[in-house]
Amino acid sequence: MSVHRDIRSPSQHCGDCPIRHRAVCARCEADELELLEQIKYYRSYEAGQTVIWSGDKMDFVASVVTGIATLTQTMEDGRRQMVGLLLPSDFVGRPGRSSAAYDVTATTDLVMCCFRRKPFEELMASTPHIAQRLLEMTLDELDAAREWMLLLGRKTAREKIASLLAIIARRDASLKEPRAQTGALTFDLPLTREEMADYLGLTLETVSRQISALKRDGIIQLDGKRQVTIPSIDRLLDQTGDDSDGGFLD
Amino acid sequence: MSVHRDIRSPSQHCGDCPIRHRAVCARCEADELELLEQIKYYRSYEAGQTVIWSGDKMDFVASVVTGIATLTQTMEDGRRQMVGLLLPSDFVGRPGRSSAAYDVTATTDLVMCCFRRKPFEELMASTPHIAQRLLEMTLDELDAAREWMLLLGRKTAREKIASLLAIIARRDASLKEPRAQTGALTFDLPLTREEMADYLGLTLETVSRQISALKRDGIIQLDGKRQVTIPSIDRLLDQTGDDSDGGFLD
DNA sequence: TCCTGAAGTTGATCTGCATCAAGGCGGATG
DNA sequence: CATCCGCCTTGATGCAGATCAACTTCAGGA
Repeated sequence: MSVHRDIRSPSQHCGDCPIRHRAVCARCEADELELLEQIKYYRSYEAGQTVIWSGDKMDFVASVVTGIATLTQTMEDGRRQMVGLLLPSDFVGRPGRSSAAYDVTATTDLVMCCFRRKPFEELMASTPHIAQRLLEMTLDELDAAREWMLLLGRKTAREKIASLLAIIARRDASLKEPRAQTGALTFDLPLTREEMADYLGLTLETVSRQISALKRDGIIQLDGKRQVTIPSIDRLLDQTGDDSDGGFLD
Repeated sequence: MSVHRDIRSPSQHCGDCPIRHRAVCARCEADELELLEQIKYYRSYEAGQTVIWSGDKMDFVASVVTGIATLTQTMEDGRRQMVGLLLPSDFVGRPGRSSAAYDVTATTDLVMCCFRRKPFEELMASTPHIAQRLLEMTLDELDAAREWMLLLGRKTAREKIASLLAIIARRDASLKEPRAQTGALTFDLPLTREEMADYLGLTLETVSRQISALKRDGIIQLDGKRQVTIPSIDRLLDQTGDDSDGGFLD
């Protein structure tokens, strides 16, 4: 089992916890919120820590509060494929299954809002729109996974990198600037070159080369290794191979 | 819109329809079943017909009764990636979304049990375990999609082919022979070489070559182009790159 | 201050799969 | 029966990305 510390903090109420808004109780009544309050607790992890190993017993479900975590699968000989990126408000774990299917790792410092599985399942049984909300989120994840399948199966290295940068940029834009972005966009890469490679089905050398190429071609600018500026989002999207009408900020 | 014919047949009751068992109403009360009966109808398609195009309005959700359908995504320049294979009892469509995200194509003759979306959503709102059942199924699909991401991102062509054959063999075995398989296993490939290629992120030539290679190495036998015999399932699984303890018949 | 190690870059070379091309096979159709 | 066409196989060649290797950058620690 991974090391972690619990920070059950009654003072830190669900107002800080995105599960309220996205995962569970968008339409909850006050007494249902109360039930959620009673079974929830927080866990925090340091960057690089493993939250849970594939196959471990997982007696909770959780929602990311702050930080970034990854889901990865590993083959016996060490080949790794990232199968999901967990951002604040994303949900981990599945009701009805007690063991984890993937390695979950904190790539940055991470705080999660956890619910013990048993009481959560009971709450779900008695509160219909929790299951509906989870269904909606899971369908979104399934769509994202299928888009990723297209990327992994059919896109070139350059298209893969451009797609990843576009995804990170889109998320970052919607977090920081609710209004439409017109000019340049600057953000920090939350992943190492190797993590990007594991996400994209490439090697870290190819990732590095393609980033250099995009920089050489003026599609992106780099400040240090991690800080990226995108002068024109349209020019970046042209490199992704996706339909032009991609709905960048919808 | 694709051509189809409706076969609203009051005589053909839900007993023939896998949605009863897997998708919707495993624990339904009689009156809920009655509601489902009222809003359901059947559609059938011929092999090769497109059920729905990506972006089309989709005013129903459905469950496959017999036959096989595929979900594919296509890039502007024609690169294609299959993102799902729909077998009997699998579910298509998502409550809360009115347009299709993928092309759905019948690869064999196909019968689907459809429910108009609006009444289905109303039923879902009033019947909690329908949402729970759908959630469970969607989580299974998500797991399958993530396993496929590992295949697409990290497996070699030979491993991809072996994995696909293993998946088809497993499904076929569980349909035909509930008891454990000990000896050889024979089945027909439901996909053309090109469809396999689109599923695996390869070209049809590579698919053909790798199948020939597996045959040459005695992992499989071929009778004609489509009929496959697997003398030893373990020897096939050795070629997939997956953990040995894969739980072939669980 | 230097040392150390993790992260990243870049070059040279190799190779697995794509691409291009030429048939083969089997079933439908006149 | 011949012909045609979709599906498949096999060979020759090319290239994108993997692999192997050397070097740079930078942050942290003694």
